[in-house]
Parts: sequence; C-alpha cells; structure tokens
Amino acid sequence: MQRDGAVLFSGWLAGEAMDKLNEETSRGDEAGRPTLKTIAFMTGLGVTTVSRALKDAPEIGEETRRRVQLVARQVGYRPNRAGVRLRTGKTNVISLVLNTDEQIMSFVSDIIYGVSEVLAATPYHLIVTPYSHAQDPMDPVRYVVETGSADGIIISRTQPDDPRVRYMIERNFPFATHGRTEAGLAHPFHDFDNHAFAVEAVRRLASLGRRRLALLTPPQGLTYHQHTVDGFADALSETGASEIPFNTVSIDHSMEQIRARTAQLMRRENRPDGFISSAGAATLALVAGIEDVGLKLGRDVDVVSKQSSPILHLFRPELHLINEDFRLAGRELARSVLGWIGGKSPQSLQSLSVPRAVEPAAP
Amino acid sequence: MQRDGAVLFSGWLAGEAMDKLNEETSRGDEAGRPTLKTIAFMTGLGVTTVSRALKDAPEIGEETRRRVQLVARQVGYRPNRAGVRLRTGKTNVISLVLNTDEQIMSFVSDIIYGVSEVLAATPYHLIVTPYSHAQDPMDPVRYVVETGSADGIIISRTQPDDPRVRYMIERNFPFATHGRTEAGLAHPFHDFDNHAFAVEAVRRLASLGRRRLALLTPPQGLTYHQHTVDGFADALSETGASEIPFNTVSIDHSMEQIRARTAQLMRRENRPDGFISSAGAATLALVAGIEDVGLKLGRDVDVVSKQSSPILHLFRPELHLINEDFRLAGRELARSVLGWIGGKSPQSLQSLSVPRAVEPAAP
DNA sequence: TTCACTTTCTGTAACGTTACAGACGCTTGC
DNA sequence: GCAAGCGTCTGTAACGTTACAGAAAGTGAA
Repeated sequence: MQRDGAVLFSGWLAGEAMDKLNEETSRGDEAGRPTLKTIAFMTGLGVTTVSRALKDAPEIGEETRRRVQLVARQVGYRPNRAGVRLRTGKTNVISLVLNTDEQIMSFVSDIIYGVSEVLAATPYHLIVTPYSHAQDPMDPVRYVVETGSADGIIISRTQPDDPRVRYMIERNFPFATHGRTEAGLAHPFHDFDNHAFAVEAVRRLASLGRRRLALLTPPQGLTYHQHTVDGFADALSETGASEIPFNTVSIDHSMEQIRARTAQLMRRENRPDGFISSAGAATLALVAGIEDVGLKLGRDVDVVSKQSSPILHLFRPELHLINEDFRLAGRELARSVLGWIGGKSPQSLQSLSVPRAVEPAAP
Repeated sequence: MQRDGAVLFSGWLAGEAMDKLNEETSRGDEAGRPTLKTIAFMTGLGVTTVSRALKDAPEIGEETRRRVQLVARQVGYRPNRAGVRLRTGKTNVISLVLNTDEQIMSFVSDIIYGVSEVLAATPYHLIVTPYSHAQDPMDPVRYVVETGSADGIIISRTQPDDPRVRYMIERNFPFATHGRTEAGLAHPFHDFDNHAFAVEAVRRLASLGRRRLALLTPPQGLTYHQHTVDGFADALSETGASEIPFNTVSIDHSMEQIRARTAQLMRRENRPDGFISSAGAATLALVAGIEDVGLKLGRDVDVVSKQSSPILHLFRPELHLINEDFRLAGRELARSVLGWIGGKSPQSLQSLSVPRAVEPAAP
C-alpha cells in the first residue's frame, strides 16, 4: 500500500485520483485548499501521521516523511491558521502598537518595513494596533493580551516605569520595547543611544565655538527624554558650555508652536548660539523660527539635529545631522520578540544603536 | 430555572457558582477567557441559544436575549476569532498591501492611520502585507487570496490594466484600490484627482507668467501617471504654455538622481521657468537641483508641488503647494472594502478627492 | 379532542489542527 | 518461548464556533 502510494504520486496526480479524493472526502464543491486530510488520503496515511511528518517529528519513518513532504509541496499545502490557532492557541501574529499622533516623519513606515523584513522569513503576520492620544496607552496592550490576538507585542514611546511593561511581564506575555525602561525589569528592547547623541551634538557645537546651547527635547515622560537631557548635561560640563533653557516645547508639539517659541527665544538678549533638535520634522520648524527673526544658520547659530530620513541636508546644508535608523529598529525589535517567544532569555535580546553623523553630499 | 438564573446573575457571580462552573466545564485551571459554553452554563441555556442570542437572531425570546447579553457583558465575553474563522471562514481581517520602496513620505503612516480609524469601530484587524521591488506585486495578493488570510484587500500603485484587480475580480475577492483602473472593470477605489492637480498647477504657473513648464511625473505605468500627464497637456493647450520634456526621472527615483537631472536640465539654454512636482519628497531634491546651478525660486523659476505633510512651506515659502490627504484616502479605502464585503455594489464605493491649494502660513 | 403550526429552545456535527493514548509488528534478552 | 521494548503508525477527542435538523411547549382552528 505504501509503495503503491509512492509510485502513484511520484509523477503527478491523475484526474481520476482527484475525483476519488473529492468523493472520499465528501466534498462536492470545487477543489478548495488542501488540508491534512487531503494529504492523508493521497498518501494513504492517517492525518496524525501527516501532521507529524510535516513538522519532522521523530517517530516518523524516513521514507514516510519524505513522501508526505513531497506530496504536501506538490499540492501547495499551507496549514490553516485558524485550525492551528484554535487547537494550540498560537496565533502566529505580532502586534505593533502605534500612537496615531506620532510626529516623527517616517517612524511608522520605517519601523513597519523593518519588522516586516524579519517576519517575511517566518509564518508570522504583522498586525497594526493603533491608539490615539485620547486613549490610555494601556488599552491596545490590554486588548491584545486579553483576547490573545497576537503571540507578541512591540511598543514604542517607552517610559522609565512603563505600566504596559509591568502588565505584560506580570501576564508573562512576550514583547519588545522601542526604548528602555528603568524599573529593574528585564525585557527585550531596542534603543537608540540618545545620551551619546546629545553628547556628540554638544561636542560638535562646542568645536564650532558655540557656548550657549538650547535643547529641543523629546516628549516629557518618555525614557529617552531623560537620556537626552542627561547626555546634554554631561557634555555641557565636559565642554564648559552653558544651557539656555528651552522647556516650553518638545518635539511632540506642533510645527507652529515650535516655530513661534523658537522665534520668541531668539529675540531675547541672551539667546542661544547653538541648538540640538531631537527630531527631523521639528528641526524644520526650529530653523524657520530662527530665520523668522533674521538670524542665519552657520553664522549666528548652529543646529545639530537627528534625522530619520535623508532630507534635512536638502533643506539647509548648514545643518549638522545624526541619523537614527528606524528600519533597523524595526528589524531588531522583531528579532527580539521572536526570540523571546522562542524561549531565549530577555537579557540576550537587548540592543543599542550607536549614533552616526552624516556629512552633506556634494552637489 | 430560567428565572432562577435571572435572579442569580442579576447581582453578580458568587464564588461557589464560579467553582461549580469550573467543575462543570471540567477546567481545573484558572478562569481563562469566557466562551459560549461559559455563558451557556451560567444562564442554563444551550450554547446554540447563546450564540444566537448574542447575534440577535429572530428565533430567540426577548427576555432570553437580554439575559444572555447581560451576562456576556458582565463576564466580558469576546468571541474567539479562531473559532469563528474556522467555522465560517470569516477572518475579520483587512490586508493592506504595501510596496516597501514607496518614496512618498507619510504615505504609509497616514494611510494606515486612516484605515485604522475606520476599522476601530468594527471587529476588523489590520494586517500589513509588504512586498519589495524585487517581487512580483501579484505575490502578496495571491498569497492573501489563496490562503484566505483576510476578508478584503487594499492595494495601491494601481495600473490602468492591473493584473491584481483582474485576479481578485475573477476570484470574487473584495478589495479596494488606491487609484483607478481603466480596463472597464467595476470595483471600489479612492483616488486623488491628479488631472485636476496638474491643471491647477499649470494655471498657477501661467498666471505667474511662466511659459516653459516641466513636469516631474509619477512612476511610469501607474494610472495616475497618465492622469497627471493628461491634465498637464490639457492645461498647456488651454494656457498656451509649452512643455520642456523632463522624462528621465520620476518621483520614484532617488533624491540624488532627481537632483542631478534637474540641475542638468537647468543648465540647458531652453530651460523651464516652471516646474510641477508630483510628490513632496521629490520636490526637495528638485529645488536642490535648481539651486545647485545658482537659480532662485520665485525669481528664475516657480515650482508647484503636491505635498502630503505640511512641511514644504517651511522648506521654501516660495513653493506653491497642493495637499493630498492620505489619511482621508485610508478612511475612504477602508469604508470601500468594508462596503463591498457588506454586499454593497462596487459602483457605489468609488470616490475622488479634489485638490486643494495651500497658502503659506504667516510667520 | 385532535391536528397543524408557531415560538423557542436544544444536540450533533463539522471547520483543520494537534495531544494523547494506544496498536501493531518486530527485535531483543533471558 | 515469552515478555519487554522499540519504531511506526492510528483513531479519538478537543479547541470555540455556527449550520442544521429537530424537539418541546404553547396556540388556534376544526
């Protein structure tokens, strides 16, 4: 019987055999997707055997395994996700939780593409779970965990003592954060070294002779706000430069607000001669504010900015830029969640990305 | 019995009752999510009745329906997606198919947020299915349709005779396209009126006295490329302006290429005195190319550009801008697929977005 | 009283998968 | 010669849901 099967299917499936199958499996309708039952019938084996053969279980004979896998490939078998999910609870889904008010241009697209790149080689699908500023950031996380609609979660806008992180750890739910926490909880993360960014930026400005520096910070409350501020402070004392406070806006504010506040600041007597901006989009507004009062980049003031897409040098060649690669972040975050799901230790799934300065392209 | 149930659960669930349930449903483990079985036990009804009561089927008594729905709400019942999907084939998922080489900034994020906004009020999840330039655009579509991993698909970069559209129509698979087709197939779409955009743009340039106009087009082969080119041609003859060919690059090319080609063009004798750019990011490069040869915006040349995020006026106030709202597109596209899934006619699910000029904000 | 019909509810089976507890035939050791 | 063990394979049950066929009780007409 088994040998017959091997002979029968080594070429390919005759029309009669297909009809027989449809009868046998009592499906009058047109073919439909092949299931384990289809393959079981074709090989003359039981569904259990087929199931095991396809996942290389040890108790299956070498020849049987090969035969089953051959047939499966030929008929284009794909496991039914709903079947697997219902039986095992495994969803093969990663949820990316995003804030719909995110200001940083290209953050969303790049991180999605990064995550996708990694997931493409796996059976995982990517589902996007958005929330707005009107909602508790906990909502989407709670939803996914409670309904079990994903096997892992990626979050951003991480806080030093992030309630979402506590929640997921308590429930033993795999996740990775974009940004670090500081509550002594071990979990996978990927972060950009914003401390190093700020230090680099201050040094650059200092080397240009700038002494009165202002910092356009990340949003209050997020971990990387503190990292940035700390790096700024450390480098100030290292270089002996001084800070001109600029706390009325952050990169989360609207372009109009940033522009207006910058102009206001630049009209003061003791105005800064150097700026550090934590986001590319914000820098556009910042520069507009500087120029609104008639000051000139590179002459009256220098600006160092982070950017996540390579457009700022087209805007003003005088800008000093440091790249943050969100696509890389997406890849790392995806690898991290998958790693945790796969049983690796959280500590081994943490990574930090080092700032890299960009030189202007020759025209 | 029914009345007992009503009384028992009108307050809330006593500890003993809960134990009883766990015994009865033979689950020793901690609670777990409530299922139909849970509610069936609690109300003393059959699972079938509960299932029907929750979806307001007509053959359920008024009181029973209310009782079931009350209990369901109380225990926080959520239908198990895998169960529904396995039984009915309905996934409650919409797949957004995206090209990972998309140049247009904010396209991805805005369209995702738009789609999400609409899906948020439904049981649908959004899954992102990306493909790279290395792949056949058909791949992701085929994958989703063949594996039945979504109930509907949203695609972009639509072509006049798009094979994906043919494929999905043949298979009777609900979808919506960002952009129109021209093969006489009726299907839901949302599109920006690029013909009108080009006409508006030419008129604007003509009104500024510009007579030799160049067009930076959308990618060849996409429907809106032709729409744009047609609008451009129509308005040229209307205004009597002439075209300076600029066909060596499109908005899909890299910034470097656009910049270089623009500079090259501007060094010619018969250089354009007006540009129309079909994308915001490309405009940055275009303007850089213009300025590379020492020409000045507003004096030597005027540029009209589409933009999808409000940053170009910060870049150069002299730019003439027309907004394209991708978040709106996302909303419309989501509404369209859902409508088709819900049985509405494809013809009734088509919409066109009208260009709107942007005036510079006062500093 | 009986029959037909309606209203409201119920049990069974099935979707595709995997865990589990065997079953079968062969070898091996005593 | 027999029990134990091994290597392969199998059937049954279950995950949570809904379609379907039907049952029980009540209503009304004859």
